Amino acid sequence: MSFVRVRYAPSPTGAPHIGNLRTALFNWLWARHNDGKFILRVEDTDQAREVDNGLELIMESLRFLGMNWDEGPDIGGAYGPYHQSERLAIYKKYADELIEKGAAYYCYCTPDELKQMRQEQEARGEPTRYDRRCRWLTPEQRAEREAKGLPRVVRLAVPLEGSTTLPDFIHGDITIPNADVDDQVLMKSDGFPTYHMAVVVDDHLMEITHVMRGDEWISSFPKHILLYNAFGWTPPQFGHMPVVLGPDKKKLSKRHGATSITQFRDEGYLVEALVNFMALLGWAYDGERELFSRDELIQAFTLDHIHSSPAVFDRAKLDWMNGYYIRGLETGDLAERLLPFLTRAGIEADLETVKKIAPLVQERLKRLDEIAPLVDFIFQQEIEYDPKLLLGNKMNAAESLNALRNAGEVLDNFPSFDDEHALEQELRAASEKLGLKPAQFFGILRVAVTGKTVTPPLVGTMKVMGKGKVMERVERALRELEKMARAGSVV
RNA sequence: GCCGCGUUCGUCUAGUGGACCAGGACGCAGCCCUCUCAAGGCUGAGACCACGGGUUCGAACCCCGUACGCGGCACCA
Repeated sequence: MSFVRVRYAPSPTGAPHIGNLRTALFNWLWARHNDGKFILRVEDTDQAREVDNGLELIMESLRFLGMNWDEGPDIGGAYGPYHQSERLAIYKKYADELIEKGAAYYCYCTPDELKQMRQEQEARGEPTRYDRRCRWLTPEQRAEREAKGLPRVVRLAVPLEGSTTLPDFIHGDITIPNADVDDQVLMKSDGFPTYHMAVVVDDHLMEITHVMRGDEWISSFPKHILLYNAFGWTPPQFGHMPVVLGPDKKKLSKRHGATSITQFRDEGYLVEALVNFMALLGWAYDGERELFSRDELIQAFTLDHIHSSPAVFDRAKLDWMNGYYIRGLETGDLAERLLPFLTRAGIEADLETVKKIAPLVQERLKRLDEIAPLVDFIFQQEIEYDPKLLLGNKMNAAESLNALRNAGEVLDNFPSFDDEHALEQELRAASEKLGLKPAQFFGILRVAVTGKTVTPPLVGTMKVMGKGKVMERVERALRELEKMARAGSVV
């Protein structure tokens, strides 16, 4: 089996979103599946669009998702440097080679001229393309321009006839007439390469075997293949992956809310879920199985199951999957992951307590950030609630009061709440004796103790809270009910 | 405008000429379980495979056209 070298080559223009990282993930999975290398390369050839901490944001995202790279700008490697901005001399050398071969030429057209040319083409309803006026310059004309020291760019001399077929393992072969391909700028006048020049040179020099990138590149794909041809190089295998769409079927963007992976992390999504979910965005195993651990993904991932059609990002399914992974966590692990979310919500919780709470909430959470509203009452000194909630289902104040008194007595008879099981038995017995449904009886006690109608299992929760705090709250609820009962009897 | 890519339940998808009156998952509805909420179990609704023509004994799968969606058309990546 031949060695696999793949790369993720972002430009540092901001935090990568799910779409970008999905592309990175597929490359990473393919590298790991084949025991190959995953390379991080920075495409920083456009100084204008660059963001200060762009690279840092990218590396943070990759690290969070557990996609480690074998070569990259921070760790180096045998094929460096990994910043394109540090490879300028290399691109220059290869551009010169192309010029010598006659596969590229210097163009002296100014941006204004080009703009005007395009406007005229548009007015005539023609496709907008460079008209190649500099391609046909005589040696004398060329020398004249050089003597003037005019700024120049290097353009690819695209064959005038014939066609180019683009091998793509996702879409299948695509064939394009060369007449439709523009004489692409390879080197800008500032000495920087364009993306097209840089990717081809770097992918070749770095011995990249497979290029998986976004669909938006397919229209410039011919230029890349033509470049490989011009150099006489064998191109790597290409696969253009479909874009990821938002719920409105538009390309995923800031408008769709959390787009950077770190935002998902802050909302309480687990890496495990995120990785699994992203893998399914444009890839499927067999249509049946969709839950995969990282190792299982590496094992199962193959190129032939990547799709060619775009996928809509479905938040509901991510939530479900996240819940699935939360349920699968060790409770100690869950507690540790939960703690920061409690702290951030202003709740002073300690790990020990959270460890006791974890099993109670584990199967109720879809996201870690749901923890605070679920258990805040445990940590609060005073709880606020509408006393009317203390009324049991289909019960009046007097009946509810009586039920809670009974519950209070049962509770008070226990020196501590450590024996959860016994506590529950006694409470049930009391409920039955009163002829109440457990739902009614526990419902009243629930509101008394927690101030909420929806909580984790009550008895287990009371055990965590401890007798003192529970009894205080029961006392207070009793007073509320007494008040209501008196008012009721007067009326 | 030109060039290209795409089109199977609301969503993600299985499917590569007969095993498909199209299977799974999320979501949705109902039931069971149940101290609330979840989780879990079961059941159900939901796709004339974008549309129209071919090819074939036979098409979701092959060919052609149309519609719609998306992408590109930069000295951006």
